[in-house]
Amino acid sequence: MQTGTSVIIHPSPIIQQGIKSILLSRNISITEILNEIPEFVVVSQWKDMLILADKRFGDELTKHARILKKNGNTVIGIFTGEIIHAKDTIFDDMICIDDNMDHLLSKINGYLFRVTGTKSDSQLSVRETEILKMVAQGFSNKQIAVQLFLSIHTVITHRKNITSKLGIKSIPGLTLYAALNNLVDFQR
Amino acid sequence: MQTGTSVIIHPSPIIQQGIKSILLSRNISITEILNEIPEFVVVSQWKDMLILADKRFGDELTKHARILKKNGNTVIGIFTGEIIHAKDTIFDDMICIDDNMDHLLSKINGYLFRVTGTKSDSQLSVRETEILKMVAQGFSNKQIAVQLFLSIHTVITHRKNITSKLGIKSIPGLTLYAALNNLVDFQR
DNA sequence: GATAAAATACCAACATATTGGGATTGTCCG
DNA sequence: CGGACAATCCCAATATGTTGGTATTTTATC
Repeated sequence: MQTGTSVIIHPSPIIQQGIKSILLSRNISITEILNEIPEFVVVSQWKDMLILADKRFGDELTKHARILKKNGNTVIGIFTGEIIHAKDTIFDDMICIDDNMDHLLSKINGYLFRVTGTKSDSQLSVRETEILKMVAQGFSNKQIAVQLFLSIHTVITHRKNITSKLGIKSIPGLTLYAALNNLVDFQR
Repeated sequence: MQTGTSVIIHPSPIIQQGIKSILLSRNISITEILNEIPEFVVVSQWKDMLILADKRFGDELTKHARILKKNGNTVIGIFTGEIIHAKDTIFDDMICIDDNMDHLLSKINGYLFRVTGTKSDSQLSVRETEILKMVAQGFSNKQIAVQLFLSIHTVITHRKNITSKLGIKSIPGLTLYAALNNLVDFQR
């Protein structure tokens, strides 16, 4: 399920939460959310991570450049406000607050491509995802079968595979998983 | 349970998600998330709302100043970057990206103070809320009964009342309702 | 062409949820 | 006092989900 892990370093709680939510929607887990650059001991433990840090920490981060590179991390700088692209060699890439979703996701996918070698996809098949979506929308197995022109047995089989793949047994659990992964509309 | 409703108007998905998450943590539901100021018809329907809008929409918002005031809305401007506090009369208050959580919450609490006197609280009783929470966490009626030292019949009765009060019949629907209303932990 | 995975379908037994009743006890408030 | 409501409990019938099997066909990949 997990395709990558990340660390967010930014003093603003709005940015922290905003980035967190976008990463989770792409199935990237968040290891730490920090307000500042931590000590070397902590930094040196990050491996193959996506590190999103406030651009203003550029200098401080540069001190850890060697270990970050060595451990295969991807470091992305976050701009707020003025778009002055100073050449910080520490950042592999940059995102700006005003970037639209497509732009943000393309940067994130760049990271995923580096870590996984493939596009970020869940372990669920297309059909399974389709059925999970409908489960989270409250449809019964019978209703799903009718709507997808399947036998109810097939739906049940798919659901068995979904629960065993995800390790989530309850319907509420599947629902929250679907909501977290943007399979169902969560707004209102 | 609901203490307030809000609208977020900002082009940046990071800001959108960040503010959303902070509002939900304060039990304020989000009616709409918009990239731009919508048409008058839409704006005129907002009542007793917390409206968080990009400061750059100040001028456009001013056009709707009369109806917004009349309907008892609270309008908060969002600064990104440069802290140039131009005097936009439309904004009742301002928040800045770099504000810490305490600062943000104090602004939000200001709004809550204004509305909670007029708003009616949740239609669910304490016991019903407690049970809804457990349903959304995936507990069966039997498990809930054991944990709360109740008969399973009582749990079923409560659930009947919950579904009839909320008008939500499916477990996934109840789960999403609970997640939206911060009864269950939604992030990870 | 063999192998793996996905998608499809079925059965039986058991577990849980839903629905539509009915009923008692307390508390708060007009 | 009486009404409204919250909280508790019970039953029976039906619907739906879960579990643990087996099995065929198609599609993709090496």
